[in-house]
Amino acid sequence: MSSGTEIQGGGRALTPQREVVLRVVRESAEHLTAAEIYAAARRIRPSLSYATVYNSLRYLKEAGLVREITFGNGASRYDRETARHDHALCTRCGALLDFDLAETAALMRLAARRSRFKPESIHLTLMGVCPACSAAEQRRTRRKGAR
Amino acid sequence: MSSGTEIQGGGRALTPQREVVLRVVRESAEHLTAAEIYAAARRIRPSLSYATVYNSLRYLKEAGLVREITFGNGASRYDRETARHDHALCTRCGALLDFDLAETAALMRLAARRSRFKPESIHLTLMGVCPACSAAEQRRTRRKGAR
DNA sequence: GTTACTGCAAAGTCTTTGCATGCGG
DNA sequence: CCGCATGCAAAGACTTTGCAGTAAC
Repeated sequence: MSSGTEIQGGGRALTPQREVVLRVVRESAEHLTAAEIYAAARRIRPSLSYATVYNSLRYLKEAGLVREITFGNGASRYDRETARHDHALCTRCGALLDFDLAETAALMRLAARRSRFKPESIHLTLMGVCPACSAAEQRRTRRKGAR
Repeated sequence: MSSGTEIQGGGRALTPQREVVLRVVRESAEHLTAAEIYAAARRIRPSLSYATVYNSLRYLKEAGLVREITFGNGASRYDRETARHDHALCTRCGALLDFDLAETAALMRLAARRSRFKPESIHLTLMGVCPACSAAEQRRTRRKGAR
């Protein structure tokens, strides 16, 4: 092998457009939505179309270079981290945090046995209140409590 | 308390429409989509509108009488089982199975500590191949293998 | 020359919303 | 009467697709 970001198959692999999309996802610490990726990518390559962003994301996803995360019915977000990991989602502000529990991976076998499914992957999501929102709420409560 | 399915608040609680929607969700062993619920509910009450189905589902969800499940960017499905439980989703046919691992609940505390989120709920989903699809694939492979 | 990606616009899927109507308290 | 839910249609958010043009192999 050669570059580490090479894919085979009939296609043209990493076209300039796909590289821009990949770069945007990789250079962001956040988990961007397609719309955000589109905006950022257009700053680099103004001719880029929405369709190409979606096509590129689908391609990159299938090539294992990015990961798609979906919650609720909102927009998908895209994650540069493709290794298995868990997520915490703030029910107040929507903040999304990556973390990893070794125990989750262990649960996959248990879950497979219980469900009789042939396991492929396992996803754990904690819904809760992030530290920032938690602090903000305590401040509010304290103020209210003083009335 | 009285009937067990009573909610307070300004509103009119369980209107006939909401009861039909609830009944459809409760009487199905499957995890129906809004469209399926709409179709089934209309058979009982033909005047029901799509908007009312969605409004009712939102209401029932907030009242804790049904649970919404979302995967990917497809349609939400609705679950009569509101207690915490895990899901297995077939990547071939989309079949959705409920099961419950006590270990998942235990993971919530670990996840909360790691993420520093105030925990509210935890969701575990196993992606894999359901028994039916698994069997179908083995049949196909065996045939192919014999060529 | 064939294959496949791009870019545009249009269509598609799922969900929510504005508004007039009408029932229930 | 007033408030809220209903029902209709229209709009909204997000994603996919059809098609012509073009670049890669």
